[in-house]
Amino acid sequence: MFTQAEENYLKAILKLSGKEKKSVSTNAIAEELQTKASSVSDMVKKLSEKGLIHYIKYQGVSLSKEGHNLAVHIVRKHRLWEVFLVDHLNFKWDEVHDIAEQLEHIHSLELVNKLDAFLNFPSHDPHGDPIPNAHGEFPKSSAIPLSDLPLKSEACVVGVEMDEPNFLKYLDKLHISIGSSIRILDVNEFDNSFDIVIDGKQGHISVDVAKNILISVL
Amino acid sequence: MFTQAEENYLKAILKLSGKEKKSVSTNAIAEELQTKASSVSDMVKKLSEKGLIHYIKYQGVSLSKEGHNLAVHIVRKHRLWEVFLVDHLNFKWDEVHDIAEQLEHIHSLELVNKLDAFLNFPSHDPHGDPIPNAHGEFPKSSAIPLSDLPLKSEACVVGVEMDEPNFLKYLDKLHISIGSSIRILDVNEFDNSFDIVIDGKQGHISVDVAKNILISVL
DNA sequence: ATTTAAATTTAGATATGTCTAAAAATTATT
DNA sequence: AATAATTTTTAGACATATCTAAATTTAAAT
Repeated sequence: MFTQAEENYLKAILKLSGKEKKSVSTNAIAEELQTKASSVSDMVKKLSEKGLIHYIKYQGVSLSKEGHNLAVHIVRKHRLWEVFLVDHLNFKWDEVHDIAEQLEHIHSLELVNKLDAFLNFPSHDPHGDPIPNAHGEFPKSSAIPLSDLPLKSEACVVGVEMDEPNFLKYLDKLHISIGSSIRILDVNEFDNSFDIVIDGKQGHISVDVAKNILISVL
Repeated sequence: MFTQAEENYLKAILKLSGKEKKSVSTNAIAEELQTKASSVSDMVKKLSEKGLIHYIKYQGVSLSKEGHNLAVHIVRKHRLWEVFLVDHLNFKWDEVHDIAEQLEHIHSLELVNKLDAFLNFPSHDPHGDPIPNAHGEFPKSSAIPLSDLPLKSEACVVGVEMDEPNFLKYLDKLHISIGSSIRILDVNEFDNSFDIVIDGKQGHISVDVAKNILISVL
């Protein structure tokens, strides 16, 4: 069994190493977990001794097979709980992150799988993030950032890249939610901002917002 | 915010002090939490400094108002989660204790209250234990141990005093569950065992079992 | 290729929660 | 009431996870 701290490190390393599974620096982990590089240095040594990560001093870390599986399992739990909180307990999508951060550390394989079944094996969480199945496989997706959508093309909002409550609440205010139809009318050279149409209504957003909205071209 | 260890101590003290709110000894807490008296001694000092318990050296401890409220809240969470696990995730009543022990430490008042609403404000958990409401009030009950039921009186099983999986599975085997109708045919002087009728079928149980079954006289 | 700057690791400290062994206080026994 | 037995507390140690400050290694810049 692993501690919450260990699990949080694994999750952070998974997130930072990305699809390319690139090696992750001590500083990057420290930044992600809002802690000090020295603390990270201590912890990666422990995780390495436990065989959860590969670690060469001064060279950064990467997840081992076992560490990767564990990290994916924690992500699975986090996202399943988010579905439960939004779909069954009527939380809003900007309210669930902190609670799911706690729930993801509950240890019971049976619980996760029964929860998954109860929720009808959802493929995505309330923010559109893919939920790995019991075998750790992610549903594949063709999502791209809204900022990469060609002008005039019709697309559908399928997720967000960020789950900060302030960002999510801002999207609510703009009436942008998962499932919204979206189109880019124009890109303004001056500040790279976008004139858009959401569900038929016109709007305006910054690049930073556009980069964090994931869409699927129709 | 309190640590899981602190919360577990408060819960143990609540359980041991009983309705009469009697003072609890260091040794009793150590026994309940399967730890050493010296560890308890250390911890009660901390809980006392935080104002959660009243503590006079060598005299045992009792919960303060705040400590009592917190302990009741943890019991509330534990029992609500048990209802969720049994009623919605199809766990059996002997499987939920350890998972609820983890879930009870999730911190979010909103979560507890939304869960309560989702479950339709249940008054009792799957073992028949009363669930305090959002104000910390327990539903009152007239439950007594089966061992105190007068001969021949018709009664209804409303709960159990113990949630060890082995005990619960034994009750399953005897076809004794919450809601079963029950009657004592005879008490055997030799070993104080009971001849009983459960839902019309005859059976035989030891005193220890009878003491741990709670019934309500019809 | 040195020097400078940045990133990383180590050394030593702190807080939590636990333990063993020994000391102190309380309770029970004769 | 004095002694024995039990309970409880203290002292000192250990493991986890964190921190600051200093030392070391790597990367960047002149």
